[in-house]
Amino acid sequence: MTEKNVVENFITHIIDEDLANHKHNHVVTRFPPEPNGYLHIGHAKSICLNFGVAADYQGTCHLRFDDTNPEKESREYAEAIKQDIQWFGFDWHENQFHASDYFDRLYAFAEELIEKGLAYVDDQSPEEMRENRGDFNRPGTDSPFRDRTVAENLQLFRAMKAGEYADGSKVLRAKIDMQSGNINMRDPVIYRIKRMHHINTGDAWCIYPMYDFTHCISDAIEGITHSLCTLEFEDHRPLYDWVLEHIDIDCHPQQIEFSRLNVSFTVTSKRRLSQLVEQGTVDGWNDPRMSTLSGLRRRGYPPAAIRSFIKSVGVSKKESVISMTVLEDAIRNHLNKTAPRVMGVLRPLKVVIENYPEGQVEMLSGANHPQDESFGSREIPFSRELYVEQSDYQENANRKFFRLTEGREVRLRHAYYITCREAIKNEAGEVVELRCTYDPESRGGTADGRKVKGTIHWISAAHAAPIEVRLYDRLFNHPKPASLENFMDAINPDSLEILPNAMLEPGIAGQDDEVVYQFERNAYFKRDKTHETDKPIYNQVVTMRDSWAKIEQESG
RNA sequence: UGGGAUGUCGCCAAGUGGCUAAGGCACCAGGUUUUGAUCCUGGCAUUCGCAGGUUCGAGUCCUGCCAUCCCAGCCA
Repeated sequence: MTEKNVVENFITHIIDEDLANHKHNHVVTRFPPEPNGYLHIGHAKSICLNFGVAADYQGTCHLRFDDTNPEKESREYAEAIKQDIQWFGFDWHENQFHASDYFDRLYAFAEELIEKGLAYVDDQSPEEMRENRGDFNRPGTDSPFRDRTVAENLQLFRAMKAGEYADGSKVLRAKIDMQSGNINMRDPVIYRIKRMHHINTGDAWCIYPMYDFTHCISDAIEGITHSLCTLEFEDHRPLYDWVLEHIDIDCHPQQIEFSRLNVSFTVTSKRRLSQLVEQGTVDGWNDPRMSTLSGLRRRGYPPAAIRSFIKSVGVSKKESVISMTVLEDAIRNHLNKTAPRVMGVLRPLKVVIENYPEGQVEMLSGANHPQDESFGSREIPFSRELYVEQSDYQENANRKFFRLTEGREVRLRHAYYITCREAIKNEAGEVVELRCTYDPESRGGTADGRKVKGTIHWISAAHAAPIEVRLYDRLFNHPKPASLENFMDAINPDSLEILPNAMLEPGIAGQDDEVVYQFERNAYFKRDKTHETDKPIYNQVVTMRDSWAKIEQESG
């Protein structure tokens, strides 16, 4: 019994019932992106749900591009979407479709509605239509063209298709109910004239079907059993059902709505995301601070960790904002088990071991994972001159500071005990070097009887590999940036910090670019090859939990 | 003075009339530890938006109210 992709929720309950009642004997879902933008963490939920549910029930999940508006769509987006889905860990196999694959059938269904007297060509201008649609408190009024004959409508619609009318001069509308409380039912437009090159059908069409007409029919054509979408389409369900009830098709999928995923301190609307890119606030759609899948990928978030995050937040109809800490917890949880440990110094401070022989180098063994021997171990060079982290020295340290200060002994990870003897300052009064002594009996990090509270990381100066490290913090300093008048006001000016002089122990940089490493006591990092530089660049994936930060804060 | 939906711990979320209202995140208190990491232990809703009602028994059923969200594209 393999583990489920999706935890039980109200949708799986519906599916369970449908299967038990023999309404269906299999499950077919679909993920229907419009190729007009990049996928983001919100889409990840839909992907996990649709593909996950299908997998859990031994069903299939189609990838269907909802490409009914050539004005906004491009092949580049479609390709990027496919790449993101694959990276994310899902496979549509041979089931890749386009709504545009069905343009001929969609057109035929439209004629069928006309023939049944259930659709008509309307010559009103967009302004007139808006006026006659009414509003929440005012019912709509019938179009003066509503009662055209079937023959006339058919002739007009065919002429529309033939390109005899100007863009926007006519539309085809479903004849439903201009009095309906549900505005979607007030004779919705189902076809519009738009002379535009389509990514799939080229210039074959000058009329394109609208979402509400296309989506339900596409679902039915593909034999979708459960059509899962987000809450804002709840009002469209009556129209979804109306279309399928009034055309000759033997499949009627059930539309089920769930709430979309929101993560605190992030933004996911296409409009806002592109504003960040266009204004140069970020490095591009795949900036490691972006909530796009390509951003998360470049940041180093493992797909499996994101999937586990999605799984942990569940599926419901309640609008919610999930705390970013839940996402980070999922990332850490995954990385703690999978990331090899290495030592990297972000802000180097030179240390000289006065009683260590000059010119001597010895190799010390360090385990690659403290809890998992299968990771093996590596040899780390040790010598007289080292680098440690600047923050591991404090001039006036209190008792709770278990690291370097004059006279205090600490353990160098995997190496020796050293005692800080003196701090050397430059003219500006900054500490630039520590003079220490070591205990030759403490090789490997243990010495008889003596306990040392602190263990710090280090790198042999002569062997250190120079790297650039990029530290990331949340892009916004407001939990719900989208709720603000101007979300750009909430931009965190310190979301990126570049550390140009970081050091990494030898043998790591450039060895394997796809591995996420834990720089012990610092954070998780992954190589970023997006930009060529003289030094390898490492992106901080996620920090480790830091209870010291709390202690430090409390003790002032 | 329209239609649709949602309200269970700071954030998610189980619960489908009957033992003491799951679990995760966050938070708090301890323990282990050659990462102040991990791991482990304990704590954390007398109460389920509010008010009535039905019932031997209600978060679960009924009524009313309140709050929040979505809808007036020839976008999806």
